[in-house]
This record gives sequence, C-alpha cells and structure tokens, in this order.
Amino acid sequence: MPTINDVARAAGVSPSTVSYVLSGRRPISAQTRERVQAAIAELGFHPHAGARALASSKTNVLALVAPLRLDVNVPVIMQFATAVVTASRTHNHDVLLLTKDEGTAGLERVANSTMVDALILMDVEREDVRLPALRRLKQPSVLIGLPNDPLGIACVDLDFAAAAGEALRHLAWHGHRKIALVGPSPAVYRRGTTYAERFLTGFTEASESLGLRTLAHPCEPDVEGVRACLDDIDAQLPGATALVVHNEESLRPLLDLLRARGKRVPEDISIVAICPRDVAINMPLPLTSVDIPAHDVGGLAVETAMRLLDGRSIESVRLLPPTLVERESCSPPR
Amino acid sequence: MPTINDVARAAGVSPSTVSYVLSGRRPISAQTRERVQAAIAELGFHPHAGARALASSKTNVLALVAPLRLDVNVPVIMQFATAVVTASRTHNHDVLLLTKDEGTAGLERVANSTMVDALILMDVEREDVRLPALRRLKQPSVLIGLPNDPLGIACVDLDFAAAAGEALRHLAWHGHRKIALVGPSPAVYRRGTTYAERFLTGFTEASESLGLRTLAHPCEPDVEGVRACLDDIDAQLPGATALVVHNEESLRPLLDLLRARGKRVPEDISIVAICPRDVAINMPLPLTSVDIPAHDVGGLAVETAMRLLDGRSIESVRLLPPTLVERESCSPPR
DNA sequence: TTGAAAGCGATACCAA
DNA sequence: TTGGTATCGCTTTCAA
Repeated sequence: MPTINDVARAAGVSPSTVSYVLSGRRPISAQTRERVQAAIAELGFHPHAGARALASSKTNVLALVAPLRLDVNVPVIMQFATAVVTASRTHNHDVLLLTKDEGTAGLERVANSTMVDALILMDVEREDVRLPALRRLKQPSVLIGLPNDPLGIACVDLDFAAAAGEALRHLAWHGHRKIALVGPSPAVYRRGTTYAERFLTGFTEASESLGLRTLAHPCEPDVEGVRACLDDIDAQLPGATALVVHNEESLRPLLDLLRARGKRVPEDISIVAICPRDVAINMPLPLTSVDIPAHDVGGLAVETAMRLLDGRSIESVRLLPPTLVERESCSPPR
Repeated sequence: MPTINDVARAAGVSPSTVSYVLSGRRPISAQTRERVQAAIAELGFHPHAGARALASSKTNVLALVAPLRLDVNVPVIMQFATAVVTASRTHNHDVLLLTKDEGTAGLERVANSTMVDALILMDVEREDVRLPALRRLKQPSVLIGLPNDPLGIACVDLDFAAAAGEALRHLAWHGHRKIALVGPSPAVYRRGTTYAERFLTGFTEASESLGLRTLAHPCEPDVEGVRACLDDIDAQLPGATALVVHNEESLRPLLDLLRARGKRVPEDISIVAICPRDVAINMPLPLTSVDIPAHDVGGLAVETAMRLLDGRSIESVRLLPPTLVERESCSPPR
C-alpha cells in the first residue's frame, strides 16, 4: 500500500502538500493539484484511517446503538439504521454498530478508545441508565427518543403527542365522537420507552379538547390479544365508530378479526394507524395513517450529530411534526 | 485522556511494559503487572484505537455489508446482523455497518483505508459483481450465501438443498405422496441470491429419490399471490396433501386462506415451513419447520473470519446441516 | 503557494 | 523479566 510519502515523491511535492490537496484546507495551484491527483490515482493511494485518526483526532465514524432484540419492532429499527448509515455516508462518515445489550460499557469502550466521533442511540428509555455515562464522554451523543431528563443531550423523535392529536382531529372531522385507542402492549409501557406514553398523553388531551368520548386500551399483538382488546372496547365504549391503532403488529390480526365479525372498514368502523408508510400501504386495505418517518428521524439524528461535531448550534430536543395521509380506512360514521 | 506514557510514568515502568501487560504477549512479573494495572485503573487509561491500528496493522473491526432495503426479509437480516455483532464482540472485534447499495466502492473504501480487518457480506448473488473486487483486497472476506464461483472466498450458509430434503423426507415419512412447494416470489429467483435455487434443486432431487409427485410454484407474498399460487397447485397437482413453504411472508396469508377455504391444518393438509424458529412458533398454529439458523450462520461467518485472520485453516465452503423441528402442522394424510 | 518537521499514541524489535 | 526507541502514516504548525 502506497503512503502519502510515496505520492509526494511521485508528484515531486512534499507530503504536506498532498495532505492539503486531499483536505482542501489550503489553496493549491491548479498545476500542483493535478500532479498530485494524478499520482494518487496512479499509485492507488488511500489514506490510512488509523493514521488519520491519530493525527487529526477525528475518526469519521459514528456509533449507532441499536436494540438487536426481536421483541421490538424490527422493520422500524431497520429503517432507522438504514437512514443513519445513508445519512452518515453523505457526511463522509461510517457507522459502527453496537448492540444495546452491551450497555454502558459498550458506549464507554468505543468512546474512550476514540473509535468514534459521536454516538447515536435508539430505543432510549424513560430513565435510561446510560445517560449519566453519556454525559461523561468527550464525544457528543444524539438520542432517538426522549427520556425524562435529556439535560445536556440532544434528542430527536417524531412528536408522538401531536401524532395522536392528528389522528383524533381527522376522525373528529369525519364526524366520529366515540373513538378507541388500540395501544401498544403493556410490555411496551412497562419497558419505559416514552413514545407510548407521549402518544397516550396527546391522545387524552386531544380527546378532551375535541370533546370526544374515548377509551385507551393496550393490546397484545397476537390474535387473542386483539380479540380481548376489541371485546373490552365493545364493553367499555359501546358504539365506538373509530379506532386509532398505535400498534403495528396488531394491525393485521385486527383487520382479520373485524372482517370475521362482519365489520367493514371503513363503512362500519374507521381506522387511523400510526405506522410506517409502507406498512399502511401494504395492508389488505390501504390505511389512513400517521407516518412514523424513520428515515427522516434517522437523518435528523445524523444531521444533529454533525452540527454538534462542528460546533454549530442545535435545538436540544427536536420533535418532528407528524403527517397524516388519507387512504381508504376512514369515512363518516353511519 | 491519559496515554500509555502517562501510565508508564505512574507505574514506574517503560511504555513497552505497559503495552505488554495489555497484550499479554510477553511474560510480566506479577508485581509489575499489578502496579501497571493499578495505574491504568487510576488514570482511566484506554488505548487509542487509531494509534493501535497504525502501530499494529490491526483494527479489530469487521465490516458487515447488509442489504438495507425493505424488499428482503428484514427480520432475518436483522438476526444475521445481531449474530455477527455479538460473535464479533466475543472475539474482541467491533462491526462497521455498510449498506449493500454502496456496492464495490464501499468495500474498497473501508478495506483500502484500513478501517477493517475482514469483511462479511450478506445477500450475495449468483454472479455477484463484488467478488472480483473482494479478491483484490488485502483483507479476507466471508460470504453469507453461495455464489456460482466462490473461488478464493470463504462462504457459509444453511444447506438449503438438504433443508428441502429434510422437509420432503419428513412428509414422506408421514405418508404424503403428493406435495407442493410454495416457493419465494419470482423476484427472488430473478435477483439471483442462490438459496432459492439451491432449495429448489434439493426439492427436485429429493422428490425423485423418494418417488414423490411434486410441484414447485413461486409465490408472491400477499393475499392475491397466495390465492393464485394455491389455485395453480390445485389445478396442476390436484389432491396434494402437503405443502412445503419456503416463503416466510406468505405463511400468514396462506394459513388464513386455507382456513377460509375450510381446509384444516394438519388434518386436511400438512405444512412444513422453512423459516426462523420464532416465526414458526408465533403462527396461529405452531408450524413444523426447518429452521433458518441465522444466529449460527452469523456466528460461523465471524468464526471463519477470525480463523482467516490468524492463519488457521478453514473450509472454503461451509454449509450448515438443517434441523427439522416437529410442531403441530404435520400429520398423515387422510 | 509550498516545504520541513514535530507530533499523534500505540507496538514490537533489539538489547540488556 | 524489563527498557529504549524506531516505526506506523498522516495532520498541522511554523517558516519561507
């Protein structure tokens, strides 16, 4: 492998000149630049990442901490990861993938050994034990999610409270007054990722301000769970004409069950789902939905990290406004 | 951040001694070791990854190239990734995540700039254009999958041909003679990942050697696709008493449809699925299945990379034997 | 506009 | 069993 010195020699310049051609941090005459670039191309020179990191104190690598369990919503996780990797590349950074189960130790390891310039964490919990450690690192971090006390750490996420508002407003506009929320499983609430409660809070508040009769019910994402959930809703909010479904995995069994019970969507019951676009589209009936914009959120996380790295200003908490897209699962109640 | 020199000074030894305490590549007296370790702990010393890489020509990082599209089987991809990261950590390596869409350029970038010691690639195609580039790299690579000409590159995967054999043998043992294969979508065959054809080949061969009447049919993984597939099977192999389903996403719609048509599983029709364990288990009816052992395959890929890195011998192609687990979807035909 | 040279922080060879 | 030190390949300051 040729080094910068080989290139310098071949081009008849000094190593520093080669470095400056590469980095553009100094004006170089067109002539010299061309000679250097020719030499680089000819020799097939590629700067050594480790040497660079050592000399410049920059790795051009971001750490991405993902929950690699299967009990969370895998496709959404994957979308975040894709977005983070893609966005990182546009900023000339690579991504080191860590699993959440390495916990605090993993973060400290990669940060303290200077493997990464910044960290991005997914699946952040209410009282996330990793936050104190993050605050101690010399690298900045960005959370995808919103813990109770984000002090000193940048956070980005969808505005789930507003998402609930959007969903209810849309249904209310159609004339629905009795609306039930099919929420995530109790396990999700217990686990302490705050998006579930933020959604619930938004749901409750919007319900009041819109003067609706509503019921919120958690739901296990299998056939039995959905059945139980629907039964409870029938019992506790009889005559409900619409559902807000904040539980991606429940959608299919839910639709199946409604069909089995002879309830047509949207004629007999309207549905607004909170889920990624492609999920909403690929249901038997295209669902009106509030998008979970994993791609945008991931991109924003990277953008935020970049700003942090070059000292630009950031908003410490950035919640993306939700977008509701009408499809075919909502109509006025009969 | 303290350096190795700080530690050396604090412990009253030379930097090289600290290095040897860290690496264990030289005998150190218990006394010295303790002094050094105390100094390390006290100062909170962490070796600088870049400096290490520069001096040792080892990064302790593996590249993992994943297809981060959503048109492939996302949960399985995720399982591979999890397995690779986890296994890497047990070998004291980290994982740099690349997307397949960066193509050959991405591989060359991270390899030539010495960001990684080895590469692991998923979603390898029959005539994968990346292979020639891989052969030119100074780092070794391991493929998850099996291209046409793997010459010089290590490959690991499930033995899909044997998996088909297992499935058919199990059904034949139950007494089935007319068996249809619900295969992946035509797009999968077209795309050129070879697992589909390897399975098909195994299916055909086992069918002959067992003297069965079989039909293989691709299947789009939505309701309409499954309906069309079942109709074709009814027409072309009337009286089939069992299905082998090598199409994870089709499983649910398939089961739904069979139920809708009044066909009970396994009383009226037996099913063997080829899919990850958890998918088979979480169906309405626990399915007898041949496991896709993503975790093992991922672990084996890392293991192979490690052997390659320290010059131990490897088998250039390693296909894991399939395991069939009996659950509740098979019985003798009526 | 360019060059010279001092680091960056480890490893590992050569000595003792 | 330990120490001294050249070396890895680049960046960046200081000088010209």
